[in-house]
Amino acid sequence: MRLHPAMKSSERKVIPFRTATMSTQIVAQVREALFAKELRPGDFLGTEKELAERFAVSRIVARDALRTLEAQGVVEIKVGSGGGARIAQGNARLFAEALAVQLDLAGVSVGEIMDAQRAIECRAAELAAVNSTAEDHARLHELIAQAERRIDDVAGFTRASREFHLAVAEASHNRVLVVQLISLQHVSWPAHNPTLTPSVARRVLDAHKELASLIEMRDAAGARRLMDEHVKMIGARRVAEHRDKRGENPACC
Amino acid sequence: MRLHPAMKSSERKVIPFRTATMSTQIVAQVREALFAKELRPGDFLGTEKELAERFAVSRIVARDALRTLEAQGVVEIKVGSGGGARIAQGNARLFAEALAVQLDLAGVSVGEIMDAQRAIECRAAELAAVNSTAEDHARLHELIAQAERRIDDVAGFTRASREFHLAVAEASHNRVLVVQLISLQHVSWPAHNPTLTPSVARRVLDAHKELASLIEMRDAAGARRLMDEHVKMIGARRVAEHRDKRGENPACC
DNA sequence: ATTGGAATAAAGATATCATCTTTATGATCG
DNA sequence: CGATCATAAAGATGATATCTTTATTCCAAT
Repeated sequence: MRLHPAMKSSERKVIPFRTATMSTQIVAQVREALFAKELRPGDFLGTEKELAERFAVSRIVARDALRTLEAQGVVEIKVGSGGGARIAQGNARLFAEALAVQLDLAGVSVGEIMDAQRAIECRAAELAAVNSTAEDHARLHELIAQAERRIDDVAGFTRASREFHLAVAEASHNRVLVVQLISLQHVSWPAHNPTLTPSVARRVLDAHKELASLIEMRDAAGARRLMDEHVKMIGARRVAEHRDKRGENPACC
Repeated sequence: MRLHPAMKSSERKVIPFRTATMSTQIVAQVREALFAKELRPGDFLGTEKELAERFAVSRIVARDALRTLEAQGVVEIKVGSGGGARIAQGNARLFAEALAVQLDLAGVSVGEIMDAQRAIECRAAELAAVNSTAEDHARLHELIAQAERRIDDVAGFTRASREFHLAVAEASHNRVLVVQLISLQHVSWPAHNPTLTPSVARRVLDAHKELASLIEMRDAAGARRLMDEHVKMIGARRVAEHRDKRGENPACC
């Protein structure tokens, strides 16, 4: 497990990160077992003490590994009797946060985000026209009605509108698209929406209504085209908003 | 910061996870400072001991927080004199692993992954035709030549081929698309590629050559169309491969 | 059925040693 | 005298052991 003394400080070429610590090895083993289907969501992994004994390490090392696995969304940890670490169900929220952090650190521009979002949402609309069920249609109408009621409430309308887009993705019955959209929405949808006037809201609502109709009519090409225009319009507004306050955040411009 | 004693075990509706531990509070503070631009990549965060003193906790707690932040890709930790935790540059590799794990836990099918990949790669090809530089073109040609040399080496050809697809995404100069593609490749590209015969490899190579030409000629629509067919073909093969061994993994079928 | 207590397990703290990295010192050689 | 290489010291994480505290669950008794 330890490097040979003879090569302790010479001729190591590429050692990218900490890969030799015992906690990272435990993390890697658990993740590999996961991919190899030896572990499934809900499986009990053990308590800190049990893991420490199984891998012949101290409790702190097992704890380090569990912290990492928890942050990666691989395990969920419960305290108390009957507690311990279990393999988690997939958790898109954690993943969305991780993506938000990464995109922020990388300093990607609003334009890049909106471009990717356009690609995903267009495909989602296309697939929704093919795969959607009656329940999906009802959900879309429900969210449209909700947005209509809140047309003068900027925050409420924005939320209902965002959920409509997500519902379209869910109607595609492709979970990868759903997860990717959640992530990007997390970054791109501002909590405050300064340029949302009632007339803009009305136009957004009309687009959503038409989109829902096209999806119900199974017009994949039409749904795709409309979504493309719609997201392009949203993206243009976001970029403009961002350009107005570019002084606050010079890294993105 | 602690819950009121009166509501300790009743009428808690949605308390999703551990949110009250001191280490998670430290994590939240650091991440908020990051979003608020109080911290920037490269900034020194402190050593374990310094963090422990600053937040008035033990070294173990500071260590827990750093493990979590490290797993989320927020900080990088160096040992030795002058070491400690620094705010990381964005690290797509970490993020790709996180997505791969989440998708695996959610049990998404190969079809769903390939569908999303198609959306992303088509948009990437389209943008590459618009935004690519001479260096991007050289890189594409280099990878084509590399794949050509390894046409009888299944593993080598597969690797070069995967890197070609990634290079197309990089030529789009949209980092969101690059990151998303990396993530999906992480899940979808098998290390072993049983159905890759020399004749299939030749067809793949021809498609790559034509794609590179279209990108150089700035033919966005053509690049998109070709990439669409190409990924559709790859996806069909992946789904077929997976169907052949569906007995091993009933969860995905 | 509710309450109270025991058991369990994580959360947190402290002390200690090992190991790795950087830096600075110093010695040797040109 | 200067440059380079070996070495020692310092600083930081890696790891272990042991302890106390707190939160949760389970079970039994009322």
